[in-house]
Amino acid sequence: MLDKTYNPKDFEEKIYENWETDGDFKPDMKSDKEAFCIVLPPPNVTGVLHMGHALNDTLQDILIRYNRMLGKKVLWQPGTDHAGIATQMVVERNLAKEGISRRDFGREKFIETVWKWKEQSGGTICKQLRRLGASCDWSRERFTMDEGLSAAVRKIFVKLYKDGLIYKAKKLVNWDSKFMTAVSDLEVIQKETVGKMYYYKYPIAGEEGEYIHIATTRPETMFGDTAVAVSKDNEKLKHLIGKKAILPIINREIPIIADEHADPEKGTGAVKITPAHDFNDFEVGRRHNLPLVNILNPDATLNENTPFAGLDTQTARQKTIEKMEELGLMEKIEDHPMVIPYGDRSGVVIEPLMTDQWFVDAPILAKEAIRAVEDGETKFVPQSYEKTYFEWMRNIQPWCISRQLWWGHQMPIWYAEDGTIFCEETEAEAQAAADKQFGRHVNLTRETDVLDTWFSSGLWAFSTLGWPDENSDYLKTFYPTSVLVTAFDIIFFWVARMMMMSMYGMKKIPFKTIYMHGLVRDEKGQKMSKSKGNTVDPMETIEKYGADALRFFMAAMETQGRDINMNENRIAGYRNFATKLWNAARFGEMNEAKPVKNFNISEVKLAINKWIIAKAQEATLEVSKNIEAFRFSDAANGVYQFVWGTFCDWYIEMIKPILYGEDEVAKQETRASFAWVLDRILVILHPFMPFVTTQLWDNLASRDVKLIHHPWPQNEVIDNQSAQALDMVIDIISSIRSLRAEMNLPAGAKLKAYVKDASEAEFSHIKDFANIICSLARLESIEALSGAASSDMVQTVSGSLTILIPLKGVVDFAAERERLQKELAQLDKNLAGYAAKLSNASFVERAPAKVVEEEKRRQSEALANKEKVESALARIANL
RNA sequence: GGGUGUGUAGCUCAGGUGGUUAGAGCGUUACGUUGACAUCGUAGAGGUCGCAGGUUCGAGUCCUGCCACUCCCA
Repeated sequence: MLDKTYNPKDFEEKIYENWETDGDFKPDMKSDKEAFCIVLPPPNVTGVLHMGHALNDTLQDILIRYNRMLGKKVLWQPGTDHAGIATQMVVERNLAKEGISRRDFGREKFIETVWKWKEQSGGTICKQLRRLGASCDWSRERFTMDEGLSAAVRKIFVKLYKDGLIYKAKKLVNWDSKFMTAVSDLEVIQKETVGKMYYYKYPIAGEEGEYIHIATTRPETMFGDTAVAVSKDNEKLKHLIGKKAILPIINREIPIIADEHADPEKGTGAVKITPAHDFNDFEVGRRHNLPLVNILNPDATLNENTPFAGLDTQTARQKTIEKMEELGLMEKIEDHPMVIPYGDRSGVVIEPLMTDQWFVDAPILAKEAIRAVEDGETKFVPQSYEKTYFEWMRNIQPWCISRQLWWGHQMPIWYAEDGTIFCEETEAEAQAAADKQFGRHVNLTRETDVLDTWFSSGLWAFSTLGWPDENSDYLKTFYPTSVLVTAFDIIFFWVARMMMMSMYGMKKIPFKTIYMHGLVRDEKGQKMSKSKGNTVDPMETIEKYGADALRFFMAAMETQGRDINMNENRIAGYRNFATKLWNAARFGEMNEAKPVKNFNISEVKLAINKWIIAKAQEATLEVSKNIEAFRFSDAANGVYQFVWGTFCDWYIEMIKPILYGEDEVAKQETRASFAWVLDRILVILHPFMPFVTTQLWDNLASRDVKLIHHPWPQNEVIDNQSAQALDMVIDIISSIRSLRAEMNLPAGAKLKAYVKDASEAEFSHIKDFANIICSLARLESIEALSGAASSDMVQTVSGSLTILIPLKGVVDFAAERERLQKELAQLDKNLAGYAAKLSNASFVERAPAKVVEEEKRRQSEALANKEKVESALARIANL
């Protein structure tokens, strides 16, 4: 027997353990069925599950479970990302609590500490994914720094290097002074701030009392100035071009040059040029062959090229201003809106800095990645994201992949004493290559930089499947993967890079479809963040409402391309939905509705049972179509509607007279049909609510097959012949209920109903379903009207037939007149609409015949109803 | 500044190719709790679909402009 109440905590975890120990998530590699594969976007090992994951992983699990039930060979490949900066940061923070810095430890010991930490605290998120019900094949769990994936990284790196697609260059890069590493453009967040614009002047060399006026937001960088630029079209200033300005304080002469970078309309029209500390100035410097003067240390303090060595930029700025004021060269300071770059992890200001770094030639790699999408080999859903993808890919810049961190893939680069570079997969190979080239044994030192985290996750689609082992069964079976499900915020970080790396490494697309979903926001539509304190912990939600409720919420809210706002009421509503299903199952149990082995639906006789079976099959078809089209909300709402609105509200209510009646044959058939439909519900609801469906499946009967592997019904022939009769019955019941409510008839009052204007067939249906109608509409009887309607009858119209109920003494006829008047007004309004359309010659001519026909049909139906209402009004006019 | 979305009931949201009286959940009102469901049932109220034009026999849906907000890239 089922428990009286639905309590997900009692069984969710047990069910998951059972799936996992039985190996239910593993693909049957011996099967010759079609393959279906999703690679899990690897969460950070440092991570804990947030609502974004809950959405992402629910959608994937729905696709995975659906396809598994379709009988395909299904793999959901899980794993975690080492998340270079993020993880190093967490471990460093822990060490800092004990007063230790990573430098105290040294590289090796620090990395050891990180690994130890990873073993202990990492992988929390994988446990949480299990709690959500994610049916990943955990036996294949990968980590971006495990042996196989590291081999993949080395192999691709060497290949790229030897193809000339990875190179080392001294360039201006985004420098994070907290972590003392370069970061890529994507890891820089531009924030609008109100800063200051400082106006000061530089003396002109050899011309006493002559100055050039400068406006800058960063006065302290003046020590790195190597020119002042003026536009050649600047009438007021062009006479200064070719002269020299003197940098005050340090008294260095710098040229005044002509360059269009200096907009005559902005600031003073003259721009100081600091090529080593500004991306625009760097370009100007290149055009004019200007020297580069670096004024910063790696920790963003000023260096010996300035008078303020050792001071941070803010302090140095104040000192510079003071000094300029002393010299009488400071003119004014104004508020100035500006955009300042910050590190996405560190939160400190990012400084452009000249350093030696390693780059991937992204523009070359992008070509194939663009073509694959242009040619439709990989499709984005929703398609509009292709635009975003193309926009980015066509303007892509070289990708800085070196990081001056310790935690990550150390680059497979070795230097000989003279700096010659050797790039090989192993040290031994590098040594051999070096010895050969030099003709003697040379000492090699390895590059200390590690790779950007996204380099290894860029290989995820094939490295996790066994590459570089080209003979891996999994690689051969599952690559290219079927779908990638991810949020749009990592389209550049990850999706674009996987496309590039896969097209380069595998010469094939990584996935056929990329499904992009939105962000999960808080109740008010604000982005969730720890600093705002508006995050909702999925684990708490699961604790409170069950994993199924949270999953169903995510599915039901997922409409293509839109963000989802958290809504606790709604989650509670889906928990109630599970309760509803639970109780429906209990109802079946109490009425001995047990699944009948080899139950043949084509032998069902009763219309009511035929009807619900057909509806269940229609619902199945709808769910299938919607899942295949990635219309998650339509799929979820379709099942919801069927279970609650059709099965519980109508079918269960309608079969009660049968189940409580005397007809044993009808009872048996109804019990079996009920059980069949409930089983069907468990099947089609399983991808969305795997726990409650499994719990019911296992407890209602002994089964030949586990629900997780139950075949998904396909190609069914749906017998719809009973639909019309039942639709009519439902319509009659609704009309009578409406009438009762509107006329405030006491619920207990048992009424007699009479039907007129019905066809032969309709009368016969009404006779067949009389006990159901009476029970649900709370009537004493329903039969055909003989003779004329008596004047105390109120009427309601249902479809083409009229239902009359004598209410002598029960009812307030003034209220009834009012009700009928209201109905009449609505009919008149509709009739006016139909008439307007049908009298419009161009509508009749141009609209499709079907539409015109339909309009005429509606008109005549409304006219007939109007007559009925009018006659009813006339009948009770004097009461 | 460039690009991209969004604006529909009190709230949160659905409304693939234009075609009934624009739907759901929550909330709300009235009635009920009848042998699955103190997590239930029945019925109702509630919307000039952001604004203004246009295309069309017909526009929430397509086009143009405007307003407001979101996000991405500078």
